[in-house]
Amino acid sequence: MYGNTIIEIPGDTDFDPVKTFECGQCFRWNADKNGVYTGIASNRAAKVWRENKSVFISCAPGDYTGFWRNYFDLDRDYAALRNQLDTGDYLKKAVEFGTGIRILRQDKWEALCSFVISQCNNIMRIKKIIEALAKSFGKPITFEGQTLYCFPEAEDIAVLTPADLDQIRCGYRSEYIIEAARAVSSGILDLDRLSKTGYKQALTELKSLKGVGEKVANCVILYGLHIHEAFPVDVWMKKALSAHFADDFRPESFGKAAGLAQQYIFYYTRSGNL
DNA sequence: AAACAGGCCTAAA
DNA sequence: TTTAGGCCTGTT
Repeated sequence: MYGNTIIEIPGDTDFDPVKTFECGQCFRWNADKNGVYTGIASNRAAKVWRENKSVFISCAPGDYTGFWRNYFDLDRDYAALRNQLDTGDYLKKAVEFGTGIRILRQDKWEALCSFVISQCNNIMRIKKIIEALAKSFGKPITFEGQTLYCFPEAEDIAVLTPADLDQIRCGYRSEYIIEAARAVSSGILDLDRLSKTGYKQALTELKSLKGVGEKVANCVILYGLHIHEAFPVDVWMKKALSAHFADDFRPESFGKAAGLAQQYIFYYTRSGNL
């Protein structure tokens, strides 16, 4: 089946593809020399780009309303969320800088696996490892003339041994990946259920996995379970928080805008604005 | 060459 | 409850 449809999302400053893909929340969107992003999620591929004031999405017929609209979180009112964050000069600047970021509604297992891989790694290597994982164990699909590889299912990883993962060069994370895959595929860890049990419960259960600590768990909760109270704190966030927030700052004070606030602050800091 | 990269685990106070 | 060292690997 070929002949993709192109969807135009007009005049929406709340969706900036570059910021959304480059703010560190995802690893499988890559731009070509024209700034057109190709990505793959939940066994579907798409191209996304900005042209004048619009964002365009090229995808299989039906996939926009059936999938990408939700993936890009297009039904959430980001302006309303930002209104909860106009406190303090620093945060205002970060918010202004990051406006256009959308928190992607990523696949739960993919988020878990990806952020286990992310620990103590730089983004380039994270991407390389994930691509190798997909190429080695994921299903190939053809999209607009190129072959892309789906993220492997938990079931496909659960049957492997650490030695099988040597080829993807993920180092000591291999046993973490396999344990997580087994927990998910066996049903011991039910990510769909966790997305409904609330932040605290999700945090506790995710952290029970070997190789999943506070930071990785919060990434999984935000990007995979779509619970916006999550507030991942990595080394960059620690720097930003200690430089610009009171010692007794608590992310809960941001409520359901906490996850987005974190993303604005992280992106602002990583872009050289500590 | 040595240090570091979007942490986490374990052991030890 | 907090802290130090070690961990795979690739890059600078």
